Amino acid sequence: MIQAQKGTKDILPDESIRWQFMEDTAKKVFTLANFKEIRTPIFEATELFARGVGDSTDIVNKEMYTFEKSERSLTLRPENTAGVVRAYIEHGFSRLPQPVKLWYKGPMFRYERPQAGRQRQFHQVGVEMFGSSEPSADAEVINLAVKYLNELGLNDLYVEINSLGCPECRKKYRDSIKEVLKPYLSELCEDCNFRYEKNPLRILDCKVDSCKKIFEKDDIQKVILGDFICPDCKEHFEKVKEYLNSLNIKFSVNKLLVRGLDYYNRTVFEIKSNNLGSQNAVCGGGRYDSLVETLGGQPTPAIGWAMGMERLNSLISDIQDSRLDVFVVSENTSEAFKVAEELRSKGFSAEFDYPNRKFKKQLDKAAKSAKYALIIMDDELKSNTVTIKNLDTSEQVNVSRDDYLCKIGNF
RNA sequence: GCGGGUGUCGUCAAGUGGUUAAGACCUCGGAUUGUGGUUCCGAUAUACAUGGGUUCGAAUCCCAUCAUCCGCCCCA
Repeated sequence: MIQAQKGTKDILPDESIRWQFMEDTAKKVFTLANFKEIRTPIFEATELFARGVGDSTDIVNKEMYTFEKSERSLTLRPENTAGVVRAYIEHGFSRLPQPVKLWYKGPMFRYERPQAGRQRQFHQVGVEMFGSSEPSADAEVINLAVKYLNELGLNDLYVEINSLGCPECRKKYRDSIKEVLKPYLSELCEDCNFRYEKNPLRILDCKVDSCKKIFEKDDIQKVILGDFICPDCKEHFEKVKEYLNSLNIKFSVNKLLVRGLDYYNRTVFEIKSNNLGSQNAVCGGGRYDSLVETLGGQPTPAIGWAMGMERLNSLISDIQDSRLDVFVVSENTSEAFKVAEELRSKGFSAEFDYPNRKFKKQLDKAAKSAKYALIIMDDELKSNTVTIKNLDTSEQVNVSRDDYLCKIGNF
């Protein structure tokens, strides 16, 4: 028996309703803010991710699905920002009126150990905005994430933001962190020692108790809470916060929020939930002002985010009534077929009993699958009427064959 | 890559060494040739993850493998 591969899943009909809801809502919310959909390929040149995502990241180092074909190294996309940037450059979008505002959805691939909220093939929906370095652009993009989540009916979430500053201020901050932690290195856990070399900023959100305790020391706290970002970056960050406040978006500043991808600068943010297990971030993003240039384009400021749709899906409560509108109950198959088609042409979902079983079986099936039963048996056929039965209330009415379509909507 | 839990019909789930492996749901049929979801009866299924081992005898004990779930790392 061949099974779906580890870390992959079938989205079955019952669940696909929720996926359609997520996708429809995305399209609606983003279109209102004049973001346009872009669809880029599932695989790209490996080099795009190596350069774009950053070769110090785990994603590039150990999680990519890479394969060779005709002497080219190709990789299944582990995220979509690099691909969208590639398309922006390739199609000369810098000559379009700026900013260029794009959104996407689709599968991503990372070779990781699956666990709650993490799969090897997973789906992201995201937005990217190119060509504006204004703080209002940051706020717009964050606002869009919050709007989308609200539209999905998710309120039990919190927004965290931080500013990493520009490369210069970040380096300063990094160096001071390294300096103050140096004496404690032998007391910190193995992972922290590894991070010390690779990504010192990440040390601070270590979950090991003994490490946390060390971070509470005064000299370390002073560095953590200290202000290392330059005046320009600081002003930018202050304005972003002002806009968010005036939009009534609740957020908290988390100085330990760092994000793992190499390309971020200035504003970074995450939206988290307490109902997700240990993978609690549902949305992550930030500003990446140097990425377009890194990938060979003109210097172009940009900001964006991505959400994990599997994580969203696990938060969305059961929403809609997925039942069929009408089940046509009749022992005359061709009449049932005809009526079902009439209903469909008016926008009602409709079905009839293919095996043409007896009345009771058909009504039974109707009750299990539909909101209304439309009964057309011998009596109805003789009198040129139909009987509409509301399967929730058991009420039914007999109406003329000619105008049942008007009746069924408001019965 | 590292650590822990779990694998019995499509789903849930009894069974902890003894010969036909319960039950429920789902599906289908009948009781009931026009009123269901909440009656009664019945039918269907290559279900003990796989491969070894221990034993007179293994779903049950041991080992390995695989799958899955949860956590670490990292990320959405």
